[in-house]
Amino acid sequence: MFDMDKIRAQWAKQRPDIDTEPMALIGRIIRLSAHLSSQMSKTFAKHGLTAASFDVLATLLRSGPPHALSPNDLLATMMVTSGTMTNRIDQLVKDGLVERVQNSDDKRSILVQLTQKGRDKINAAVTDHVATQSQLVENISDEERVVLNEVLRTYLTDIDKKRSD
Amino acid sequence: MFDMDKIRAQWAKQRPDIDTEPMALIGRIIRLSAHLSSQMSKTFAKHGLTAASFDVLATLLRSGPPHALSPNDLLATMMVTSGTMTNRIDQLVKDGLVERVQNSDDKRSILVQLTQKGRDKINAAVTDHVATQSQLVENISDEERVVLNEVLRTYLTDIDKKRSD
DNA sequence: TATTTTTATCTTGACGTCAAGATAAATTAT
DNA sequence: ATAATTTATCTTGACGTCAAGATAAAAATA
Repeated sequence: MFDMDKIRAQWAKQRPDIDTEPMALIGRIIRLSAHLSSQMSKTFAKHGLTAASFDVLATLLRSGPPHALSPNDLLATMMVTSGTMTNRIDQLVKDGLVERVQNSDDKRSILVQLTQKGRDKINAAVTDHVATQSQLVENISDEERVVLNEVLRTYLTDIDKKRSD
Repeated sequence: MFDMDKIRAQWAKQRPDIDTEPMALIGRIIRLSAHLSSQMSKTFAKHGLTAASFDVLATLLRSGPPHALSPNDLLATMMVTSGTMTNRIDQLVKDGLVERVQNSDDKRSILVQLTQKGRDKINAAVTDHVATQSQLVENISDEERVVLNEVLRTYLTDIDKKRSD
């Protein structure tokens, strides 16, 4: 169980000098994020996917035909390292969902392209995924969503301005 | 770069059938969570700690004297598996920050107790950590914080009611 | 008391991630 | 043109996590 109010009460006793209000806000955001990720993973698993593999396939799908991007493009939009990207692609190739094709324009580079099997799978998974996401936010009122979205968008825009993660 | 509006525009073209409003909200929460975790990790690293080791030490500290809890207590409050907890404790023992002590009441069980070195380290780290957290939320107005906290608290309470993660 | 079930911890093997570095190709500067 | 630098991808080794299962002790049941 996650009880932020109890955690704050404990800190108040052991370290009365610290202000735990920021901790409460941040703790709840991280906890919520973990919950959402965990729930969404169940949908991915139904399709034999992980969050990692879903992300790659979905990025390729939404990039539009010919559903092919370089590893560098992919890791830039997903903010993972090149090693992580190589692993993800290896896994997807093994499963026959993408293939590495030559890029004749730049021989350093390759393109990762959805196979027909990969395209069918990600199309079906995305349909399920957005349904799951709808359920996950259905208890948040329209008003709350507007506020939440606005706060988050502003915050994230500020982050990007300051560069670096 | 993380640009949810661009992502939504791509989906609108490739999959006009799906409603990406929930995706935008959830995506931003997860992105924000990752950012906060990443920033806080920098503070932990200054003290030679990871988020994982900080969590264990902080839980022991805020539990109050004698700063000793069983692995089972620890993994319950942190929602990790027993294997993860064993690893975390092993690492902290190696660093001399906690020690495993016998529990004569129940020989199946042990207690994980802060050493003096561990207590000093986590007290210093917590001081730094709350300062970092303050900075991370300083751009959110008081009003926004109130709304945010209320939405999050309600949401998380609902989750707990429904049991399971 | 003896047996079964539950509880607490640790072990093992797999996975996803990262940082640092290797390799090869393209670009820039000399 | 040649050399130096940058760029793109992959490799390696370490870490943290989990699921499943092993072990040992305690609690419940017969």
